[in-house]
Amino acid sequence: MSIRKTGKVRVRRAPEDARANILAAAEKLLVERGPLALKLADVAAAAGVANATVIHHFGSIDGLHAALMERMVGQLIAEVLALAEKGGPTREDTQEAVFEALFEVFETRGAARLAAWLELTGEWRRVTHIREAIQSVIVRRASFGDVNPQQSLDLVLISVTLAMGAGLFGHALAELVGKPPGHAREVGMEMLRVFHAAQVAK
Amino acid sequence: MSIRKTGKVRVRRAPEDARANILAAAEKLLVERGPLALKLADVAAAAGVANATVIHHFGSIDGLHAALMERMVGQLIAEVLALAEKGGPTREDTQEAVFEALFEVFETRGAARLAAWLELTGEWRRVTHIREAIQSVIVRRASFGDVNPQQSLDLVLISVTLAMGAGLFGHALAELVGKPPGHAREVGMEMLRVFHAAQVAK
DNA sequence: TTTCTTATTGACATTTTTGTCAGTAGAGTC
DNA sequence: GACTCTACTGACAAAAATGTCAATAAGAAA
Repeated sequence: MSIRKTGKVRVRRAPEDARANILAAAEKLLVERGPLALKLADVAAAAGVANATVIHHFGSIDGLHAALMERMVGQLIAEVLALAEKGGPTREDTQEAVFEALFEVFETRGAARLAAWLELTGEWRRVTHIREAIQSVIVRRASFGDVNPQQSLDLVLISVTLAMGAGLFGHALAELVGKPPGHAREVGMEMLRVFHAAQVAK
Repeated sequence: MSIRKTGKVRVRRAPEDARANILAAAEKLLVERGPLALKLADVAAAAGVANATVIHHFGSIDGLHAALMERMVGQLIAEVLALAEKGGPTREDTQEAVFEALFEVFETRGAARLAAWLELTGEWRRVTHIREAIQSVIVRRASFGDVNPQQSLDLVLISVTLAMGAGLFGHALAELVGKPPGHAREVGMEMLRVFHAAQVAK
């Protein structure tokens, strides 16, 4: 009777699958425990592989960070676009869907935490193609037809700012003033509606 | 002719001064280079003391973090209150001053970065007395007389959320859409005014 | 001046985190 | 089955960061 460690033998994945597996684990860690939990050993353990495997696929811990950002930003953009598409038939519905999508992505998913991490570490400025992607999506796609271009840009700018703020601090602040977790989001969307209407009226 | 290293001999400060000196250096690092730059050696170097000195005064790097939070939160609260006091004679002026104060503190000073760091690391939840301090200030002081208590609370909540979002991401986002750095702040304050007015009207 | 307290420090020890490497083992191809 | 390619791994090395300690010295008190 041969003695053999319980559990898996050794999983061998296609390179892309291996990378995806590790990145998924890393993303989960980032969202749940914050950027400081992104240690090589932690990520490897979460992904169920050895430390060396992570290095093998990403070269270094920084390489992993970069790949993770790219992945998350890509998902973020895709998600905003997808949710925004789902807007109803009228213009109001569509715009409502855009607001909804922003909060959904930044608050429910970990996008706000990712963005905060990028901002705090300054890695943000280095990844120019990420900026370009965001730029093209935000500026070109999310425009509002019923206000002038200038107002539209302002509206986009402030929507994203607010959604990010709410995504990052909304829950904590709501709890602080004794409100349910989603309250900041509700008030935020209401304020955006009011502001939008005011701009249309002008 | 005795050989002697150039520069200072050995500075001996009163304990509070020593702590204040180190904390000031740490705060500068945090604001300028982000939380990841808060290494023991970096802080010590920035403060012009030995690593061991930092440990001596704060016990550990975590102790330093905690003390730094306390300091910055204290400053933050004091600053908001001071700026809010400076409001002009009319009620509109005062409320304007509150908005202004929020953006000033969160955007110009590093408060938003501190808050983001706290949120990301989760240290936030541990420091209950900080939460209480914020709570008492935010909830009790910053109330708006011309709307009902419920609306007032919402207004406070959303103001802080927006100010934090703008403080953390405002510059980057503004640059992304080709606007001057202070643009997010301006639009944000405008939106708050509009929203406030809408609530008053209701 | 002498004494005493303790802030300060360099040198060192410990811990944590990252990275290297030679060898192992899946999975396809011959 | 033998061969090849390379994803994968454990063990180890290197680097980075934190923390310890005995000795030093600034400044107040005696």
